[in-house]
Amino acid sequence: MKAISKIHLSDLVADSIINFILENNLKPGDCIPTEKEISTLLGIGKTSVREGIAALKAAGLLESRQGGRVYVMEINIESLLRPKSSLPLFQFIEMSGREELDLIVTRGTIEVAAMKEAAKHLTGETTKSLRSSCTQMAQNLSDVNLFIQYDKAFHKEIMLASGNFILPILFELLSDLYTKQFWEFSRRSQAMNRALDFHSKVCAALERGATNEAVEWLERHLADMEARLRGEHMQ
Amino acid sequence: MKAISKIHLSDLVADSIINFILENNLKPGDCIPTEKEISTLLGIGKTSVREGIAALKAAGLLESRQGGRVYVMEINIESLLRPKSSLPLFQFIEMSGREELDLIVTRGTIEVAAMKEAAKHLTGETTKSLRSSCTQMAQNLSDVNLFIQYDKAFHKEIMLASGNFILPILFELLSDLYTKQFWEFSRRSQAMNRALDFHSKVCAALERGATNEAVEWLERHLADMEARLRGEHMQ
DNA sequence: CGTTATTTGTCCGTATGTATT
DNA sequence: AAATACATACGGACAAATAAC
Repeated sequence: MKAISKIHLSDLVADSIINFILENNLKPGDCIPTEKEISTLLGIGKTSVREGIAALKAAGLLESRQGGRVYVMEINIESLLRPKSSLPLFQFIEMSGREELDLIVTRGTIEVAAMKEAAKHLTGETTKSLRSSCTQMAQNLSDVNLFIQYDKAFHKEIMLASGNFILPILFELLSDLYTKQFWEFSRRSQAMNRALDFHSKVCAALERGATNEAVEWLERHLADMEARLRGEHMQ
Repeated sequence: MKAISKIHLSDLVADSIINFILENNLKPGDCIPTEKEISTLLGIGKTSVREGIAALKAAGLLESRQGGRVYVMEINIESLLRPKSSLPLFQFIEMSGREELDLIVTRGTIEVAAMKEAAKHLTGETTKSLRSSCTQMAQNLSDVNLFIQYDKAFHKEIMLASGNFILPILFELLSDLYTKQFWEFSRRSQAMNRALDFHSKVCAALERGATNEAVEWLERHLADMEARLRGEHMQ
């Protein structure tokens, strides 16, 4: 008989502040009452107030400047979706074979859609940027970390070139998982060389203006990783 | 001349705890040292320790019980992607016409991919569950909140039926935005009736075993919303 | 089963530094 | 230049819940 989850004062503070902002129609740039005011108003200690404010700062709704006040920030889709922690928690994750497959399949779906959209309004700068990342990958075949970094830049560029503002956000959300996955993938024989080859094909196609072909090579790149994962998974 | 970002003691605490867990190979369920032990061990005050722990609790790596200890929790992909605060922040969001379009386009990409996958291994239970949601929608045309709730259940069911464990997570991530968007969309003339019609068509097709047709109707449903948004956007 | 010790949760006072007003 | 307000940090006191005996 204790289904009631303990209510923390800091949560009440966070709710109160949200309600205060809504009721008083505060806009981004406005500031909320001082710590002491909130503390006396709600009749609780300043520690709890600070913790409640900290939660809202972590969520992106508030921002405080030392010596200044606590200001209301604009909440946009990116700040809503993006995890603020930046803690390296992905190292605690262990993906099953099935999860690895689902991840690469989902990645393929999203990324191919982005590439098709990007192909419709491709600029020379995007092509150049992609080629640059590709060159860097070729020069860093011996440094897996750097290789992955430029690989990530390559794929991020495609997501940005789609013109859809949500796709890069999803890519960033999943990118730590991609990195972890590719890191393990890179141990396989010739995995990096194969990846590099596909990237080069995409670049070459774009430079010839053959956008459809570029989409195909990207599809093959991700399908290739999927197939190799599936092969191991089946064994 | 102050590019150096200030180092917070609480960040050091968080890093130290992460390292402690990795070095001592702590597993979910194990507990970390007490506040006092960490405090004396690192030679810093209790406040900083508590803040560092609070950050890791917010991220989902730790959990604490009053009177008990601070325990290590399991980090899986879902908790990594969705540590999010559970605060109702979406009510602060105002989407531009362009953002609404990008959102529905992205949703279409993901959801149609899920539907195609789901169609490959569809069960009678899924079909029944979808029909049930559809019936509930029809009975709640006058209650927008309930209508949206069952609409969400319908689409969630499709994501789950895909068998891909990542797609429902992405759907949940974006679902507050979908809800907000559909809420505004519901004001349009006949918007809810149109949506209901498409859902019925999907169900009917599935009940006839015509999975390809079901995929088509889902595509048309999302494309219809996109087209109507695009129409307003152009005006 | 009850008592006690331990640990976290909450509250509060204090102090120093920093940036704004 | 001074006052204000927040950031950071320390630590004591008590309450509440758990764990150990």
